[in-house]
Order: sequence, then structure tokens, then C-alpha cells
Amino acid sequence: MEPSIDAGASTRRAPTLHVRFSDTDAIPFPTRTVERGDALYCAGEPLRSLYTVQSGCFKTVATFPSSDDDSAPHTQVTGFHFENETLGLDGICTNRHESDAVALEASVVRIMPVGILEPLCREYAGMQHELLAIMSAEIVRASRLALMLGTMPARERVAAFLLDFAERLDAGATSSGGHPVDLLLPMTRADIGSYLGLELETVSRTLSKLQREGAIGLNGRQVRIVDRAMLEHH
Amino acid sequence: MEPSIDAGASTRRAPTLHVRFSDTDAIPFPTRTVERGDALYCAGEPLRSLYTVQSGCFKTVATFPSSDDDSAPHTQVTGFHFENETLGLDGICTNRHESDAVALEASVVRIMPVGILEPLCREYAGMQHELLAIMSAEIVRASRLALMLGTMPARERVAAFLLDFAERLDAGATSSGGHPVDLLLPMTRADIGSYLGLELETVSRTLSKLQREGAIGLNGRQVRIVDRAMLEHH
DNA sequence: CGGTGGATTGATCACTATCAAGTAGCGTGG
DNA sequence: CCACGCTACTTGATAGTGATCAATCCACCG
Repeated sequence: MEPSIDAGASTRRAPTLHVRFSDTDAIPFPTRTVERGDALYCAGEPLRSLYTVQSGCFKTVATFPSSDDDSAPHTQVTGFHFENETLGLDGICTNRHESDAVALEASVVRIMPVGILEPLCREYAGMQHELLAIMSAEIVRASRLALMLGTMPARERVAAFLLDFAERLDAGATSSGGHPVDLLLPMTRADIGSYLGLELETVSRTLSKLQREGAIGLNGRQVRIVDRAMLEHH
Repeated sequence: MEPSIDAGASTRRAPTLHVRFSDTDAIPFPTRTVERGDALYCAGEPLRSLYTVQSGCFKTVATFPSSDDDSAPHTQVTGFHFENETLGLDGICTNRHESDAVALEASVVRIMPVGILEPLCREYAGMQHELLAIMSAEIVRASRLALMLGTMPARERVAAFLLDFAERLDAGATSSGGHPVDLLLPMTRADIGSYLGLELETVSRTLSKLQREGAIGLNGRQVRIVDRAMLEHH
């Protein structure tokens, strides 16, 4: 009954947490393909299902009506979601999606209808606990994003973003030892900036500076992490 | 089985959502009193229970190790929690509390051990759904905080904070019509600033400016919302 | 009655937004 | 095949917002 005590040891290090859902692997949920740039769902739509990314990558975009009615509403990328991460959790409270989910590349998701998921969780304690844990991790992830936006300067935000990204893709490979890690960012500078609360020019400038200092290699969306310590400290 | 469709209509307006848990009212969970300034729990402690505020007010404080080892770690108030709101949800994923919860005034909480709560939710569909909804609302709340920190200037952040605060206390009274609303802020300017990603001087300056413009009345921690429209727009 | 923590206000500075220009990659269509 | 237009990215110059440093005031309390 008691969940394993050390469950958090490996997940607490990252600036943002993964959100995974392994127990449902055995269940033959249907899948859906989403083309690059298309929305998996949009804010305001009734919540029918949760989705787990099987392949590809999504961004979730939150919109908030501007205090000034006539001007553009506030909008921000609130997360990037890769393989095995679960989407749609923010919609359970209102029974409607609270954000848009847009594919950054051609992607496939597993569809888990909420009407099926909840009874399943009532039957299987492990699955219930895992769903709760996933939602809790999403709370922590969002809180850490807020912390980042509230306390860190641009350079640290970009560095943290790169490290988090590397760590999430790394999951399984050499997590820390191997020095050079190559990333291929699926999102634009504007997406990164929106996520980090920065303008795209600031993101670009900061990346260039990190390159000049030798912390990373940079070629458009290809990023090589050369000196991890340089990103972590200083 | 299907939760009510319009559940979100009334909760989607606010910059931050309440987190309540009504189904457990009937169950005689024990309570605990926490003095002003004392911690209900601290980050890293094993998660034993969730807590619902019965009276009083808490702040939750998240800490993140600074990228620079020798300098102070990043720390931020990630939420304020009033009556009927639930604390500790961020700890489920790691089985340890991810933040500190500190009482802003003498407070009483209801203690709900997780080892009891999860089986209960497996038995009662309504309770399970409500727990999921509460956690989902917390995700939305944290995401909106991130959105606020990422996109809004100081003035809007402070205005949104005041409006949210008023709305949460108002719950039940005249929600929108009544013009003058009096608030007594339980937290310091530093707390507000930490929550909003601003320095305490900026919070103070912004409040003073809102007073000069006639949007609010101000006397230390007493705030009177004079012109709600002025806070909402412009 | 001094002391302490909280709040206000002022002066200055740094960081990042903004505006602007120019480059590079890429798919489309002449 | 190349010209075109589009989007993404980079880099520079300038301005603005909020941080920082500092002084003062105030209320509460031992």
C-alpha cells in the first residue's frame, strides 16, 4: 500500500519533472496522429480524454484575457511535452481544457477517455496512485516554472531550460557523466522565450553568449552541451 | 457518473483558483493548530497527510538550489491558502513535501492522512473525482501564476493579486456588484513581492500609485478596493 | 523608551524589451 | 533551375521597467 519511499530521489533534481503514466501501457487505448502545427485540443473544449505522447512533441499554450480588453490577451507557453508524458490534466477541474496543446512535430498520442480512466483507478490502487502522482508532479513542474520566472535572470533561465531538456531526452542514457550531449530543439526561439518569460531576441542573444563562452555549441536548433558545469553554476 | 458540465463556469474567471475539498466534511479527521510564523510542514519531510485549512491562512514557499552554489538559493512564495483550501498536494509525486507551508496567522487545519484518503477515494467515485479536480485546479493555479510572472508588468500583477484576493474572500458575499470591498492582507509586502516575482519596494510603490490614482484605499495592510474597473482594465 | 520588523520614498543603475536591419534556410512557382 | 517570399534567427542601438542601495518613518513590544 505504501508507495516506495525513494520514488522521488531521481525526479527531484530536475528543474521540471517528467509526467509519465506507465501502468496503462498494457491497456489497448486507441491512438491518434497529429501533424506538426495542429492542435491536439484547444482551450474551452469539453474534456473527453487525457493523452499520453507516444512519439513526437507538444507545447501547451495558456491564454489569459488581458486586463486591457482591447489589447492582445496574455499568452504563454506553459510546457513542452515529450514521449511518455501525459497531457490534459489541467482540464479535470473545470471539465474543459484550460490550454491549447499544439504538436511541434508530427506526433502520436494514446487516447485515454476520462470516463474509463476514473473507474479504472478506483479498481486498481497502483493506477490511482500513479495518476495522483502524475498530477502532483505537474503541480511541482508548474510551480518550478513560476519560481524560475519569478527569481532567475535570463541567463539562468536559458541554462536551466537546456539542462532540463537534455535530462529529459537523456532519460536512460548516460545521465550525467558523458560530457558532450547533442540536442535538436523542436521549438522556435519564440516558443522558448514565451516559456521562459523572455523575448525571442533575448533567448537568441543568451544562447549566442553561452556559445562564445564555450558552454554550448550552437547551430540553429542544434545545440551541443559542451560544459555542463558552466551551465549549472555561475 | 459524468461530473456536472458547468462546474467550470464560475471558477474559470479568477486569476487563481480555489482549492477546496468538501466531500470530507462529514468525516471526523483530526485537527491541528499552527501558530503564526510556524511551519505546518517543511520541504523534504515525508508526506504523511494532506491538510485542509479550517481557519487562518498559510503561505507555501518553494526553494530551488541556486545555480551558483555559494550564493543564496532561489526561493519564492508559490501560493497563499485560505479557508477550505487544501495543502500538501505537491508532495504526492515524491512522497515528500516539495515546499514549506508557513502560517501567516494562528490557524487550524484538518489532517487527512494519505494512507486513508486513497482507499477512501477508491471506494467513493465522487470523492475520487473531487480529489482529482482539486489537484487539477492546483495545476491551473500554478500555471496561471507562471503566466502572470512571464507576461504581466508589475502594475498588472499587483492589481491581479488584489482582485484575486478580494474574490477569494468574497466567496459567498456580493461577488461583483458591491463597489467598496475592504481587505486585510495577512502577508507582508515581501511575501507579496516574492509571490509576484517583484521586490518589496516595487510592491509598495505600485500600491501607492494605485492609491494616488484612486483605484484603492491604502493604510498599511488594510486595502479598500474603490474602483474595481480601474484595477481590471488599463 | 529604545529596539525591531515592516513600510514608504528617493536616486541610481542594470537588465531586458523594443525597434530596426540584415542574414539564412526552405518550399513554391514561374 | 532560379527567383521569390516566407519564416526563423541573429545582431545592433536605444529606451524603459524594475532592482538595488539608502534614508526615513511608523507601529508594536519587551
